[in-house]
Amino acid sequence: MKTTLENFLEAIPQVNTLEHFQAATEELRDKLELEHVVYHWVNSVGERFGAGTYSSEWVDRYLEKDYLRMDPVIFGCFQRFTPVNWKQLDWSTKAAKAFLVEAIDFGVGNQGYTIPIRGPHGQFALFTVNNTASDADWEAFIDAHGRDLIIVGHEFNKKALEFETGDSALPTPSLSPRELMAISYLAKGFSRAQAAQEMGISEHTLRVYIEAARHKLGALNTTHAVARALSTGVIIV
Amino acid sequence: MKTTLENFLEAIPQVNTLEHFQAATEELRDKLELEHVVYHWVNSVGERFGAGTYSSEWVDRYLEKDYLRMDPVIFGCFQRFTPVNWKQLDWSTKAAKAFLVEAIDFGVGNQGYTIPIRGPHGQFALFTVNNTASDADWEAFIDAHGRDLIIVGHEFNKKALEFETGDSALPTPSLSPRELMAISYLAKGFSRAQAAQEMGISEHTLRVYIEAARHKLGALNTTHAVARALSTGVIIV
DNA sequence: TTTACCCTCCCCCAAAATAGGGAGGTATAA
DNA sequence: TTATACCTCCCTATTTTGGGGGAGGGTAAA
Repeated sequence: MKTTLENFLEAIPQVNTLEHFQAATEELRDKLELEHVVYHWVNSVGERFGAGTYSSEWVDRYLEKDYLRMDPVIFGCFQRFTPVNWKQLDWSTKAAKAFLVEAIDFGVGNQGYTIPIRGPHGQFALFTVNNTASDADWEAFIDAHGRDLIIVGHEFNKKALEFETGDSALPTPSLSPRELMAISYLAKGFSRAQAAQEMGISEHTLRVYIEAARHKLGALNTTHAVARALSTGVIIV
Repeated sequence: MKTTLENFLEAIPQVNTLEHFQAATEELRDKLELEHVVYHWVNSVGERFGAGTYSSEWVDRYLEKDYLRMDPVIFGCFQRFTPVNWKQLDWSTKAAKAFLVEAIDFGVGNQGYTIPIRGPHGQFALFTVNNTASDADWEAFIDAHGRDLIIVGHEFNKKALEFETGDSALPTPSLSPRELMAISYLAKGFSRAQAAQEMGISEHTLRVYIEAARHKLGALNTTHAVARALSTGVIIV
């Protein structure tokens, strides 16, 4: 006998095309008897990929209005690792309230559960299930399927990663140890002079590392270099 | 009848103390019949917390030598979201080879499986199971328990997060919309002048935002502010 | 052995960022 | 109503970075 999880996992696409992802979200939506299932990700260079059952009108509206920048789901999930029941999020701002009303107008259900997933190179993905339901019914649904959904979300993401790396494989720039140290110190707020002192070298030398790192990271300035190093994961904290 | 997963989850501590975490790793190790189970995390301000069954000699050695900065497991996991079988990692550098030999000397098994977990505020955690085994046996073990371990790792992390927020709750600084925009542009590599133009305001005004954001973020300079904003998740990409 | 990459040091000068200060208008919340 | 926080603009001076250039010695791989 198949478990519920195995049943869900059957929906994960076997072939890496956007169409298969789309079909998988639809299949999963039907299996779960929900209104919407959405998988969406953004990598560190801002490339996006998404598949889901939201109406194309809503997707267009969302992109057009750049709702990514104020959607409480995105924001809440970005600061969290645990799956989020939408009811837990902060909908108190005026913009958030208006956003929610508009979303429901476009056929998005009032209840949602989103699993944030983080990947290599600053990749950030969301796996969302959505429905119109009472709070109690939704609680019960999450209790029953929450853990399975985590696994399903991760399987989705694994597929998406294969897709990405096959397509536009981002080579992680390899910084030399001294370059890494230099960038790390700057990320901690040290000035060049302080970092140089900390590393026991002249500031001139340190500058050479910073510039080498900047070029390797394809960054426009030091701040950009640190930002890229952090979001691609080449430096820690 | 209890499922394997339920059996494992029984080991998750019900009370938030370091001792309970320690006990949980030991209980899990025994249930899984492994040599080691380790849970470890670092948050964005560098605070650490760990519980596990490694010998204290190895932990001391590891900290003393600052192996965190060259451990291929840490490095590999930091750039990945999927669980990692240690055999897949890059052990080719001289330092990595020496590290592995030393680890085994200190009683660490030759096989490992580590689940990277990312949380809010730049938190990064690792949940590791470790054993001495042949490649085939280890593969079989992972096939059997890999998914359960993901859930267990996440449950561990959930507990650790409760622990942290209860203890030294880091209030996420709340930046105003304009401050967020300003910091975001800088993170993208814009100069102050470019960012100001992009936002349609004077460079002077933009500077006020940057400085306000710097103060809120407790940052020493702009680069530090961007680094903190990224690692605490207040800005996206 | 040559090639390549890494580490270290130095010069000069223009451009950008930082550290203080102050001022006025608009919301929103206590 | 009175704070409080936000948005916008301006000043001066100092410090820090950025963009060029060049040079020597080390290690490691091809």
